[in-house]
Amino acid sequence: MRIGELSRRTGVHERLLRYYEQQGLLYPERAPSGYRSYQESDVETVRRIRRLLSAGLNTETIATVLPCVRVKAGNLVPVCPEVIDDLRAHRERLTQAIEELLASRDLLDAVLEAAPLELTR
Amino acid sequence: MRIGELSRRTGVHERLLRYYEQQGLLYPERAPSGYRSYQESDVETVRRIRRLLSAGLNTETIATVLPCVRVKAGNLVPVCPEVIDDLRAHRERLTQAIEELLASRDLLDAVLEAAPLELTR
DNA sequence: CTAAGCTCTGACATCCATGTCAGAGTCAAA
DNA sequence: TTTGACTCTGACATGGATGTCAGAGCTTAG
Repeated sequence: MRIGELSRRTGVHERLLRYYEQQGLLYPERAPSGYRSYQESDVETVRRIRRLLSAGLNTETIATVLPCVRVKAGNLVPVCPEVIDDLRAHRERLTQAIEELLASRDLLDAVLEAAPLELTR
Repeated sequence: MRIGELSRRTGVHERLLRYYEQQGLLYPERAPSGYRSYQESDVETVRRIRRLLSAGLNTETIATVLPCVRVKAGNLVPVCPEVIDDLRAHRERLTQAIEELLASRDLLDAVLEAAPLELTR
């Protein structure tokens, strides 16, 4: 498919699809005209990219990480240990943030529970 | 304490402490001289801010989320209906942030699971 | 009191992810 | 074949987090 359709199907600005390619996250084929030609699977890849970005990873890290995901797709891709370590570190940070927010929410719940009943609705 | 000490104790650039204040994440008192005067508790607050930032939250989101954390400080929360509503709204924001981070972590887990076994340690 | 070291504000700079636009070429339906 | 929609590249702009610097005003040890 061409870039317009991929953009429509993912909700991601064409400009960004080109940018992701430039950053090594996507590598569509090219028609003789020069038009980019994307695989069906790129739809899912783009969504993954977006999720990883919103998780706080940068494009460079994502570039090293996407091939791992592709392992699942059946291709063999060697991944160096330090990347794995990076990912684990990032996972750790996410976990900390999650726990922090969970604790905050529990506290909030306690306060809300302590609120006079007549205010609860 | 003044900004230099807070910076030293948290490892966060003074420039950023001023920026966080500007974004409504910190609001130190001011000495007559105009110098910022931070609470002891701000050390922990700054660390929290950094953790949340590295988890991919932006300062605006953090600003909506930090007040919940501040309940923890043991302050009495005046319980009028609008406060209750505020708290519920805060809880909602917390829940959203938590869910986003959980989704991010799940994705990361999927990537890590796909990593070659020999690299798992 | 003075010098050294802090702090203040405000401006400018940088990096990354995005947005937007212009000018030129391509595709496809009428 | 023409026209409108699509795509290409490249450049410039923006927004958020961060770094850096200048000039001026505090603070405090000596």
